[in-house]
Amino acid sequence: MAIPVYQKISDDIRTQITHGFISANNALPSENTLSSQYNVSRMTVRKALNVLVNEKYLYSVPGKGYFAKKIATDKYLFTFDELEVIKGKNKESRLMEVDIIKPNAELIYQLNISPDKRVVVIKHLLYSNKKLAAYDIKYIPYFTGIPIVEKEINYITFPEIIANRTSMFDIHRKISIRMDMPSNEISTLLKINTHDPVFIIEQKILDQEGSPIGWGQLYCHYQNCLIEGDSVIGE
Amino acid sequence: MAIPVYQKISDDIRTQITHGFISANNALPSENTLSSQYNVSRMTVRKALNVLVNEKYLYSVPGKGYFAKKIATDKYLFTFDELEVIKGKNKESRLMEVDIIKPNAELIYQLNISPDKRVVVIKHLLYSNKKLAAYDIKYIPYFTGIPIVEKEINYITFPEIIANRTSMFDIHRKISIRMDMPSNEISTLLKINTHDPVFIIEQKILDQEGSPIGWGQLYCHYQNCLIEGDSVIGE
DNA sequence: GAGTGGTCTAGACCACCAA
DNA sequence: TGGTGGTCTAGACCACTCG
Repeated sequence: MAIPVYQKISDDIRTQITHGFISANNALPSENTLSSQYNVSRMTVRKALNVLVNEKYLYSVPGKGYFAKKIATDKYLFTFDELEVIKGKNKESRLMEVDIIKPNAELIYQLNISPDKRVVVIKHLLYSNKKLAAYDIKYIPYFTGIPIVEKEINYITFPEIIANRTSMFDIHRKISIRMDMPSNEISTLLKINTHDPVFIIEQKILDQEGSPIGWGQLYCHYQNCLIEGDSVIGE
Repeated sequence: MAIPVYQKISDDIRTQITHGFISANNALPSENTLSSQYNVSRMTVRKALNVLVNEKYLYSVPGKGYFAKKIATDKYLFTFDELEVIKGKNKESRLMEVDIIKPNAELIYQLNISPDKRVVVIKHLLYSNKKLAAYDIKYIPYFTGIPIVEKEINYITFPEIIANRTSMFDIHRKISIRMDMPSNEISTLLKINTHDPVFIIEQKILDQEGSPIGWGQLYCHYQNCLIEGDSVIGE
């Protein structure tokens, strides 16, 4: 047989769930019952059930049994970085400015730092087909002793910039998408009208303890931005 | 011990990966080597490795070994439905109109149907704190014989509407977010200015074969919409 | 106390890969 | 050919749940 036994079993049970024969939060037969039904060892049944647990179709409760999950219909997976949100081909980023500044109230709040701490500002302009498309600004708390290397500031995405400060596995990123009219500064930079709306994609980078280690916004003229995602089976 | 052996092993290996001791695409010691090192059975090692495979830290190649994955830094999970994207509390949707229409060229293309087929149109107005916030329009191919039940048209989210036509597990949804100036129709409906931009959240529902079974847009005044997501460890 | 899932073992056979 | 991961078995002990 090409298809392993445990996969046949998990396919079978998955079908029963998707076709409604096992409804949400109802118990499945026990592992021992299933191993008799399918004439396989208990470990094989466990392997099959484990597949479905990983696929979020089932959850198990020790001492009770396995239950079908009510599926979430509102989960989407988006893949994007600073350059990906811009429409068009031949996208590139150009470093505009790097500076070390005293934080204002907003920065003190967002990065949760003391007012006497300094903050590194990295500004990029993003181009699509040689045309200006977006403006990106990032703030990172400045730690004396950790030099700002050229490698960091030339990168455009946050994980790359922060990579040599902490492990990429240890960070968490929160992202929000909204829309607004540009400030005078933004409209001047992007060479657009003050009543031309801009996409604002805001990112906050948190370390393992949930403390902010980066904050930034991408401003993009409304016609230059498109964001796409796909549904996934949820938690 | 409270912590099972396999979890200690997977924690150990995960730490080695996140701290860079095992770099991307490098092979791990074999299962047999690990079972000697940790003094456990091969099945326990496999359990530990399986955890990390499910967490996307590792992948395995039959006949070769286990390898650390290069992590993706650009994956985000978004949770939202038609009501969730609107800012504010006390959100509700009100059915505005249901109709069966002849499809125009756009609909024929988007739903991939023949021009003589009919299409069900469902229009909703969405309110936040009793104030009009968004306009939602959905198109579903009309199948004679399948009645449009009241249950369907009163729901606001696509999965709910389509639920009794097909299993929710069998559908896939593609979503795109963009921004534009409203048409006259949209600006009139939302009672906004024609030069006030709107968020457009477009959804396409596909069945298992990838054929469209639903298409819709949500139009939301730019100040009423906020979309948030969190990073996830990618594929 | 009987049944449940959670963990762990020791062994077996297979297909695949590389030298 | 020897090592790798992939599958599967039969049995064991545990903690948990529920009547």
